[in-house]
Amino acid sequence: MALHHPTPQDLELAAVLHALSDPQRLRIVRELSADPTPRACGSFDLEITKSTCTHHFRVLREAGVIEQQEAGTSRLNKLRREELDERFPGLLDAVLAPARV
Amino acid sequence: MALHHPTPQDLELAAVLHALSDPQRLRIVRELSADPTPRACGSFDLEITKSTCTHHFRVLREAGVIEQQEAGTSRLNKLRREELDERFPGLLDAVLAPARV
DNA sequence: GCAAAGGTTCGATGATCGTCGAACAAGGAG
DNA sequence: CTCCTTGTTCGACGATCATCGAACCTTTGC
Repeated sequence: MALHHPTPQDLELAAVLHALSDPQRLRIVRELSADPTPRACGSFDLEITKSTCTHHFRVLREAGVIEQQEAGTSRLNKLRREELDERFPGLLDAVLAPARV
Repeated sequence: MALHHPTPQDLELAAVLHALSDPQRLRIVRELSADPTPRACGSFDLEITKSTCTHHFRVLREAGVIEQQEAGTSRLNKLRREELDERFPGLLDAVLAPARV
């Protein structure tokens, strides 16, 4: 089963915003941004089950926020930072910046 | 019935992103940003009914994206740009910028 | 006073969402 | 070969969402 990733031109702002509007996914994206090494889904300390995890990573991938590549039994995830920055300049930086008080 | 607006410190990123992740609301926010004059709900050419319109403006207000003030039979809406810019710098600009091809 | 205009409230409906558990598939270690 | 690890798929469930129409409220204009 080949994983579908939208091309940069097909990224939709509403879909990206929706993908980022969930606390768990926001957390995933933050962790991915802090450590640019591609990481397996299971290496995130999320308090959700495996199937829910699969769901969230799929939402992020289909919105074009992350890229997933199979590697053995694992699936490595990395942020699609260049594509996102090119298409929606400043968005990721604004979302990932710590909220100012 | 006093309209509730969250204080700047209470703005939640996930709620703001969710509010902006709907096409109709994104359109409203774009129009509000293009014309800084407070505008009545009915002055937006949205293809939705009045009650749906009320719903969308409430979501935007409760997320802290817009401010609504009563004025006669109308309700004037304006973007809370300063507060949003202060708390989530760059977010609004990134969302409102036209998507690059 | 009365009617029109602008919005709200109140269900209701169908769609989507986040979450789960159970069953399954496939690579790696022994 | 056999188990363990990693992750997916498949319903299912309750919650939330976007949308609507009908009834209602309030202010404005005549």
